[in-house]
Amino acid sequence: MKRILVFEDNPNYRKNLAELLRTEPDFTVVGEFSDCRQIKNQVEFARPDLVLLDIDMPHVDGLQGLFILKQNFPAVRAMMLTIFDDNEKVFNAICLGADGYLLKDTAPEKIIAAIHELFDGGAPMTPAIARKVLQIFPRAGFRASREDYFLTEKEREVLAHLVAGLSYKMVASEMEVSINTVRTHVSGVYSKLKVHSVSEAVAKAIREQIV
Amino acid sequence: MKRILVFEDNPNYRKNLAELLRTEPDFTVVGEFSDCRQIKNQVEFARPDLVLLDIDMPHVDGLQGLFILKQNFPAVRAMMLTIFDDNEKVFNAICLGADGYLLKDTAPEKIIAAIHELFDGGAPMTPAIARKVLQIFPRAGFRASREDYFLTEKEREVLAHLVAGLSYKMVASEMEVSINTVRTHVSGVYSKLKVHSVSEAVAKAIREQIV
DNA sequence: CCTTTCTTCACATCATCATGTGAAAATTTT
DNA sequence: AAAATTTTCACATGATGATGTGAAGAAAGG
Repeated sequence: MKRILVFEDNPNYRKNLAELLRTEPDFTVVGEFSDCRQIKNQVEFARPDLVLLDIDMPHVDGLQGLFILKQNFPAVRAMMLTIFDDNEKVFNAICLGADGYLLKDTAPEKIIAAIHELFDGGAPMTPAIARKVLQIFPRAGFRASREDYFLTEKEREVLAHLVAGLSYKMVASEMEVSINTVRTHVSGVYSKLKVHSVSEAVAKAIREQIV
Repeated sequence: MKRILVFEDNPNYRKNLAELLRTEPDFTVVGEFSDCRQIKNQVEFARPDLVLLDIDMPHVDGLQGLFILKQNFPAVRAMMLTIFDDNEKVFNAICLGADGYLLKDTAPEKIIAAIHELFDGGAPMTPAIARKVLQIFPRAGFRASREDYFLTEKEREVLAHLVAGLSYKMVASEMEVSINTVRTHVSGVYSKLKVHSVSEAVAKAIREQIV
């Protein structure tokens, strides 16, 4: 039984949507709201598996709601259901971790199918949205296939702390080991990444998303 | 009438695929090849609207082929049709500008439907692929509205050199100033970026694209 | 012209980092 | 059980970085 929470400001559309969802035997609508002002509390209370989000809503809109949701409940799925298909909105939604993106002109049966697909591990999107998503990438510039530097767990941990801006001393206290141990791990990182300073290691780690 | 070019090394699958495509009245298969070695010439000659690309092929594989294709004929659509669904391959294909990505276990009629969808402006993807595509984004981190730290020209230059991994001494010789001057600029950068080490400055510079 | 900001450089001192050697204990793999 | 790898720690030395003070010429803006 999948619990669904709906955020949509248009009362008619919201009502129709909730009714549609209720026709499915394995869906339960555990709440309907007209904006995201209380989304944190509402999700906490209703414990949904999926949140459907309109974007254009008063006070706190769907993108802000999505942000709050994913910050506090990253495991709860979120699907945007909106009239907006401009690059900006789509891009932001994807960056904020939306799990699906449908346009409101999608046929009711397709909406139901999309939700099922989402629960099956898919990421339902209107074809036009899918195209926009793909087109956002190449703009970011191609990146060579990511190399694996075979860092050990501790080496990766040390590197992560350095990336966060900590000094050896701070890393040592953070990891509860001696500073000499930190040195050893750093040496390992250096030889594997072929760098010779913290800043080079940090730069490489960030750019190649090693951490 | 849509012209389609096929790159696929398995002779049986290639044959079946070509036959499948020929069953559609508005598709024409204008060529079939078992690797991408001559893709530039072949596309130039055949003038396809769409290229179907397997990934695992000898000599020059589908990703390399995609690269060559999009470099030379950005308007020609490309759809990957492969058994690979790992993040690496998907990510690279998307970055190189693939317009669609299907797995080979897709049913024949779905393949046909996907191609039509692609010509209609969509971006057909297997649901699992769509999910991977969405998941690649948040890792890139949301770009907050870029702050302006009002670095001076020299400060920016020094920072750029530090990001490139140079030491103070090397920066000094590179910029042909004394090491003390470099120190001064670094101090300026630190107070403006509110950091206290090279590595923090480098991390911030890369992440917020200051350089 | 005067003021402000930027750029340049010096000196000093303490903290931190880079690099090498050596080695024991814990863990994983074979 | 033996071998390989990882994790832990120590010591030492030279290099580099962090921070502060002080100051003078150049460039930009009012």
